[in-house]
Amino acid sequence: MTTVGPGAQLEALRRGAVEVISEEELLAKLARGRPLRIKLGLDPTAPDLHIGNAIVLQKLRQFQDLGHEAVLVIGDFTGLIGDPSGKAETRPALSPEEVERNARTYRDQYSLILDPARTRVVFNSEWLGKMKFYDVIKLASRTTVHRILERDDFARRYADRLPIHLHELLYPLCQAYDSVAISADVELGGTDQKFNNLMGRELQREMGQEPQVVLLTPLLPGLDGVQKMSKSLGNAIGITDPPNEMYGKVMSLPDGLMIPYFESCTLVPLGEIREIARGLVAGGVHPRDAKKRLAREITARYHGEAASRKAEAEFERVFAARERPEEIPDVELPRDRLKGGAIRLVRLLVELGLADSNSEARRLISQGGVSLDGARAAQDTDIGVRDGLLVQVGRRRFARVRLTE
RNA sequence: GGGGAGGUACCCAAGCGGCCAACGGGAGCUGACUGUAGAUCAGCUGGCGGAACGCCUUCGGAGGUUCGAAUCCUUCCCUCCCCA
Repeated sequence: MTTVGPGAQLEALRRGAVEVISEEELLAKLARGRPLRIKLGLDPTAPDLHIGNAIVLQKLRQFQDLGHEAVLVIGDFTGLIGDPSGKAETRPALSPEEVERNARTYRDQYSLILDPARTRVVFNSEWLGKMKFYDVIKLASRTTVHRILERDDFARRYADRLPIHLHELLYPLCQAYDSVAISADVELGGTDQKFNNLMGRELQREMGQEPQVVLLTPLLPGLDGVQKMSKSLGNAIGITDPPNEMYGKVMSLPDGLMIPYFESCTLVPLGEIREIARGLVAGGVHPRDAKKRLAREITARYHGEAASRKAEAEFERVFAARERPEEIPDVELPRDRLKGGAIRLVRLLVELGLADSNSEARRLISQGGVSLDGARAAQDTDIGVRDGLLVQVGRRRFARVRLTE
């Protein structure tokens, strides 16, 4: 156990937290001096972490470093009935092999941030899957429809007369029961999890356990600046994204997101961030430079200083100076696709995977988006292909043709 | 159980017998410009096609009426509202 006193622990833990319910309770738990069990519920469909997920994981890591125990609850059972975002569908149950395989994936992914030695991974099908219908009814009797409908998501859909399936109402209860099942002392989550996590508190109290403390971390807006970061919305920066991509994605952020990103995704001291913010407002700091710093910081955090510098140089070359990237992927093209050493440009683009269909390839050409060896292609004609031909689509998609037999 | 309103392309949403591959917005793509993949402006955004107002496949599913349907009819599936 750590030597850090409860007061200091609390101080450290609440930094970056949007809300702690409640600090007094957390302090009391910490003061007992035994390791606490920290719960984090995870969606089984997103084993691919992005830097938004990372925020709450960093918080969990912090708990671990203070000597506490992390329990990742994979919602494989709740995942079966779809999560109540409105559009989710029910999914077929995972086989034991799939569960095992996923468990490994989770461990691999999460150990990028967490301390594997202090992390336990459990699946909620373990207990939810064993419940009899009678148990479900008893569980459901612990709350009321009105209570559940308070959840803003349900409330909104109810008001808008959008469908709400009965089983969706059970969803928060299932998650709440997870807390009971593992006797959580603290549950972490994004602010969107507030309702569910509070439900956990209530259910624990109802079932004779000491209520968990709920600690909420901010939700990171995605690249679009509107919706929260999510892989399925395609607005995410994955923590395993290659350096160049990571750097570039950060550079494409709306300017207004720079400060929130600095705060949530970097280790830059708060004072310094405030200075940058002031500079941006006053005009002393160029937004481009602030964003470059941000891109550098984030890339360095996941790939190291060297890779970050390199990504920056590459970015400048390709986008600022409009030069070719340092590394251009080779794409194989079987020689038999050529006729007399030539091929229709449209077909070439499709063959190389630079266009999804012939129509799209034609569009790209007519819009002036295609270059061969640096020269813009004006129209779709037969072009002679030699090994090493450089094909470019748009500003950032390059391919080097490798002829194969 | 009774009555009413709906299901349109990645999302939202027009269309309600031919001019519809289907208005508009969002998202995406390309170009210009630039501070970057940001902002702004412009064009494009089903597929096939050696440049077409040519052909093929789309408007919940399956049939039908018609020279011709996303638009009309039948039936099935799904959602919402009101009443019971």
